[in-house]
Amino acid sequence: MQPQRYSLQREKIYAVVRESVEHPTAEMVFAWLKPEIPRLSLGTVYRNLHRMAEEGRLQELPGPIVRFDGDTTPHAHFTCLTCGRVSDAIGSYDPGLDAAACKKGFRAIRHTLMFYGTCPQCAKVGKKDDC
Amino acid sequence: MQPQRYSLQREKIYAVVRESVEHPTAEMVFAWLKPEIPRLSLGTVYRNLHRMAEEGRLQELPGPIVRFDGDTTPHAHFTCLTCGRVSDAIGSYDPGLDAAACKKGFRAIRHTLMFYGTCPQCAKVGKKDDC
DNA sequence: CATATAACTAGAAATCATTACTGAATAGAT
DNA sequence: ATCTATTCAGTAATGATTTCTAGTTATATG
Repeated sequence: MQPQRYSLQREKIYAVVRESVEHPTAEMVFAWLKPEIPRLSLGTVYRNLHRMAEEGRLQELPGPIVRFDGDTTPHAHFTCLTCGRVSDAIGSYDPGLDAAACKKGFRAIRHTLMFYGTCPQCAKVGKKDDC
Repeated sequence: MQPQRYSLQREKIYAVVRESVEHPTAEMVFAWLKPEIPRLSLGTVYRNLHRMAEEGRLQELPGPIVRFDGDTTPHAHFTCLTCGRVSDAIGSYDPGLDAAACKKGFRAIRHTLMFYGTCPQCAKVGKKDDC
């Protein structure tokens, strides 16, 4: 890993992801910080998010659009098929699963568990597709 | 769902995914079928794969590049971090998890479980990054 | 403090997977 | 055989992400 220098952008990006509960995308982080740092560039957001994920400072959630989680402890996630929001899933994550998946020469070191369904907000509004 | 007409392309695409164990991407399916159907178009592959996934005839594996699985029974998958191959993961899939994740208003209807690590082929070659 | 230098940035262009569009081809009904 | 809606090939458009380049800036050192 490269030597590291302080960067205001990086720390602001980290803070935003860390404090958010929304598992934001790079675009979301950019939109939130742009007013505060008007010269901020989207490329900078992508670069730093990805870098902090590599360093283990953030968690990267795979998907068609990558999302980031400031909580790096392994846990399950929930994607609402109606509104697209990503939340933490309660319980349901078994850290022992990696060991269980090590069979026939496979060596699992981590896993992602993503549930799909309806979030509380969307369940309330019933058939409506807004939230 | 729309009325359905027979299409040679669709059936060939289905057969290729069904018979393959590689959880192919759209590009892979296209490359395999192109010699056999020279006029085949990549858009056709995407359209039919996605359509069959909606119909429940194929399973779509989320990720930065979408992969397809001819086995529609719920099961876990394994991504090799070295070679990128996607395989079926043995055991480790608990269908009861969806019910367990239904808490605080969340309604889970399905989930994906993806392990990451080293596949048997890559484990053998040790440090080499080819397979 | 001054300055050197490697790390960092903004902005824009390039890339890659995927989707949308358009006119031609074709399955299947009459 | 003819008609018509579905499907197709080919191409252009899109959207997320990466890369590139020249300019900034943190920080080590004199």
